[in-house]
Amino acid sequence: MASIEETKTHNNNNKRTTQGRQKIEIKKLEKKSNKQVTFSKRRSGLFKKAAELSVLCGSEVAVIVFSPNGKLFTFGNPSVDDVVSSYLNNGAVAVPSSSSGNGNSTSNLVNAMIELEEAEKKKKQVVRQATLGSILENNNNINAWLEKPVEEMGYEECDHQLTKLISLRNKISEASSSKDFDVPMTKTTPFCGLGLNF
Amino acid sequence: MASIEETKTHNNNNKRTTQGRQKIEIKKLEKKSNKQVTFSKRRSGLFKKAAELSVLCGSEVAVIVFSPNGKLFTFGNPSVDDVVSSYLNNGAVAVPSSSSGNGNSTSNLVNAMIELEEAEKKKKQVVRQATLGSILENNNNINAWLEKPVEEMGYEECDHQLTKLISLRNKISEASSSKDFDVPMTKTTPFCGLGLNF
DNA sequence: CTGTCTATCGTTAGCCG
DNA sequence: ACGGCTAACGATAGACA
Repeated sequence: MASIEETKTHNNNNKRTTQGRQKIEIKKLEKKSNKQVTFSKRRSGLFKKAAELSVLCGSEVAVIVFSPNGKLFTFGNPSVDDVVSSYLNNGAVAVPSSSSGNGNSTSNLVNAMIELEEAEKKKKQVVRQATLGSILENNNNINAWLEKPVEEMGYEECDHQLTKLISLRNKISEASSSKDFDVPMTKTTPFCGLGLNF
Repeated sequence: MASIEETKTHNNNNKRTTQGRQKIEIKKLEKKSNKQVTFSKRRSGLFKKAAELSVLCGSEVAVIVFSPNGKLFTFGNPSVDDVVSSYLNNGAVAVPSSSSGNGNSTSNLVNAMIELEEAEKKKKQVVRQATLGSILENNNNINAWLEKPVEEMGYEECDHQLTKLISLRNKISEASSSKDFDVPMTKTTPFCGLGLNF
């Protein structure tokens, strides 16, 4: 440590001190080291922005990022799984509920609009369900979990496996609520290690 | 830059100068109108940041946001469902694969570390699976989809339903790939309507 | 990889139309 | 609600440790 008075960066001879932030083009970074550093910084920035949004507006936010090396990073408020669950359930229509009054009391136009709206919801629901089914089907963990393809199960074994799953879920729910993958938002600890304190 | 007053907005007699951006505290906004505007602006900013990150670093990114009014907004590259699927499958251990060489060639310490690593992976996997199971179980759409509780199905009906699900999934996959919920990233169209062009 | 520093760039709070 | 504006604020590229 030499003279601390020099608030400027070490201007050894006469050369450039930090030229500050430079404008960059938004295109794939080629230099690997640079890409890694940029990823780290911008991921932090993104998570901070997400945290601020969720706090300011009291809205649920989840961010899922895979690094260039394939490592998983997440941010979620209240938790990634909660938000993802809400996302997967979005557009849900609990019961057909096609009852209710006939179309007399309202105009055909209004009814048409309502039907259109519900059709779109239904479409969303179907796509969501298909996605969920795809996830389920493509996840060979489920097969391992069930220890046997569903096709080979009769009623009793199916029932047995389901009971096992439910009890497993209940057992795990505590561990799950300990948020191994998400940093919980508290008022007493730094938020996500990003220097945000609430 | 000498004449300050000239570059400003009309401010001579009337005090008209917008005081520009003010510092705000990151806490829940109370004013409802203000909250809505802030949500809109910051959501756009967040999505733009996410897009930039995914382009610069070539990494998969998904952002899921629910507005204060409960409306769903998403951003995803390549798509929200792809990233969510990867997220749900993360930590997967396809096969026990406990074969390969015996533990002789490596030290006990290394073996212990490997075992620890695999145990942690396994834990992650179990939590993920439990989460997925919870989603599945809590989603009454699945029940409606299956038209009958799994417990009441024998092998044949189970098989029939599964076949139905698979064919439905295949049918829907095209519609799903049309990205009804995500704005696709192309080089010819404005990105997410955020003024980003690649 | 994580943090620090600085000059500069990009975002946005508050207002208005 | 939506878009435009401006100045202040916050994020960050590049270099270094």
